[in-house]
Amino acid sequence: MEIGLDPAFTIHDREDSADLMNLARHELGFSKTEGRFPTKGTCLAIYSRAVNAQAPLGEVLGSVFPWCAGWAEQLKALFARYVEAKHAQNVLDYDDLLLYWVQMAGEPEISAHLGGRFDHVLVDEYQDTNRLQASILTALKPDGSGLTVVGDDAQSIYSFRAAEVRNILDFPKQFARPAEIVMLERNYRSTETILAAANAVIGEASERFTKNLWSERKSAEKPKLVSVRDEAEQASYVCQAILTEREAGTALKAQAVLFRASHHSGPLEIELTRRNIPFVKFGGLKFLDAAHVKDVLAILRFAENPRDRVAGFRVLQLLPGIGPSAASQIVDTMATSLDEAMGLARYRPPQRAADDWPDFVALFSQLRTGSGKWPVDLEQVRLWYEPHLERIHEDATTRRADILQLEQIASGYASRERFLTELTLDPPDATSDEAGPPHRDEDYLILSTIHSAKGQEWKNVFVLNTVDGCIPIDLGVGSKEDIDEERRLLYVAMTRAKDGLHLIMPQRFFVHGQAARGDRHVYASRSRFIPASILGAFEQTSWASVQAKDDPRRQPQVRVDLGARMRDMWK
DNA sequence: CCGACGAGAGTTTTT
DNA sequence: CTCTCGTCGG
Repeated sequence: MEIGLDPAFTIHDREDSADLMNLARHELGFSKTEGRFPTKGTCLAIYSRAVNAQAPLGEVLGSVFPWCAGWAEQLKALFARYVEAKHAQNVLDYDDLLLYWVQMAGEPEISAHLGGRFDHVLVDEYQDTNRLQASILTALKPDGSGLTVVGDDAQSIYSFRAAEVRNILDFPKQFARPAEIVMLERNYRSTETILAAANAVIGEASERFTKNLWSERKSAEKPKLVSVRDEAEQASYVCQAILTEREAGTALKAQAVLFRASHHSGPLEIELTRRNIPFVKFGGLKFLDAAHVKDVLAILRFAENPRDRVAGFRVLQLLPGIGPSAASQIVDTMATSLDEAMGLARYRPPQRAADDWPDFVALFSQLRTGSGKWPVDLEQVRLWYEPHLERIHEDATTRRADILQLEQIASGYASRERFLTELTLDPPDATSDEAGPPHRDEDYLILSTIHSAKGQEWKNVFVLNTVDGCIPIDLGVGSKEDIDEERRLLYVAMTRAKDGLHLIMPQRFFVHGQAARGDRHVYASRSRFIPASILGAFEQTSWASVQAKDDPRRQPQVRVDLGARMRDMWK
């Protein structure tokens, strides 16, 4: 099947895409505009949103990125440049994987062929799909026969990724022969008391949901609402409760700590490390996002696809004496020569880079012509990279360990091409405090963002920072829709618990960074999603570690809007 | 042109 | 704090 795509294409992950966007941004001179132009990340988010929602730029800017609305013209030019660059460099980004699929499915012959290959198609978590994905589905199965979607409108938490709850709500009547609806209201996971509390939270939403869960699992214990003095106390509360549970026979793995934003677990991670409690964290920064890991992967990707400017640009600047301008010159030279390795060999590097140049050229051509024994490639890259690693980074030792671990992972793949593809499409989504992933038989605690906890369950669940400004996050309270999504987020977090649920509320937050004037800390109040009217569903307690010098009850009972304080910091 | 250094600004969540 | 941009000395 011919779709005009060179099979040697490589895939850009989010950061690579942002880097490419940044190159285009500089080329068009937008980094030197009078007013501040949106950052590469914001530009990419806008682009991605427009693509996934299949909405015109103006609409996206107006509704989601109003503070960038003044840049519509420039953004349009930027995106055109970006798309062109991807094509010229033979790379696809995440959105393209869907976009190409949609385009393919738009051809009747192809979609008939694709759809015909499957008797049944089932989509899980359908409430989190966007318009692009929905159109793929209908192209595969136009009349809906053989099509099943599963989802929960109360768990829709990906609208920032252009997910459309309407996809699942409108699904039944989308076909001439309407879909049959099966309600799954019995919950086999959580106790009655946990469900009652979760239902109470979601019951406060401005929009009615299609169902109410029930359970036959009796329990005498209500979920706990725990007041603690600050985040440090929160960390010791969690540690203490988890260890007590483990003494009672609940493995660490059966317990999870959930939070809204990745950095919320910072103080807890420190405390866990101090107490030698092993943990694995899901969500947030990944192993693959570390600069040194990206360097190594970029070298491999550059060898795989020398037209990939982002990879080349990054790799070349590893050499001392080569900066942005030399790097782009070299990539240009390579692009115009028939054989890339030859092009590279002919280039005369600037004087300051002369010492390191031959080794690099040798490495590259070896990777290109590749006697191709995988994962030997990666070992060669590592040997070349190590001296540079030490020059660039202070903590070279720990970083070298990461590269070795990458080599371990690499040995599990059949080829360089498979390795690169699988790693960007399905990255290992956990980071751990140890150098390597814990052994399978080892016990460890789960730390996870609420988003990454989707679809999972644990015996005990702890939710950090159940206070206004964190849940809902202060950035997410713009519109009523935003707030409702934050509410669903809390609902998702609570319904992960089977037997035990602890919502923790630190009263005091230390303001990090910005040593500027103002309070060193701010006071927080209980999340607005747990108003007084539903407090009956919870057992309220307060807790202080023995080490605490002052009694938390003697703390001033001031209540201030944390979110407002945070916003004021930027004024 | 490269790289070091300093000042100033700043939207969480992910396939 | 972290990222980005601007300046200045090789």
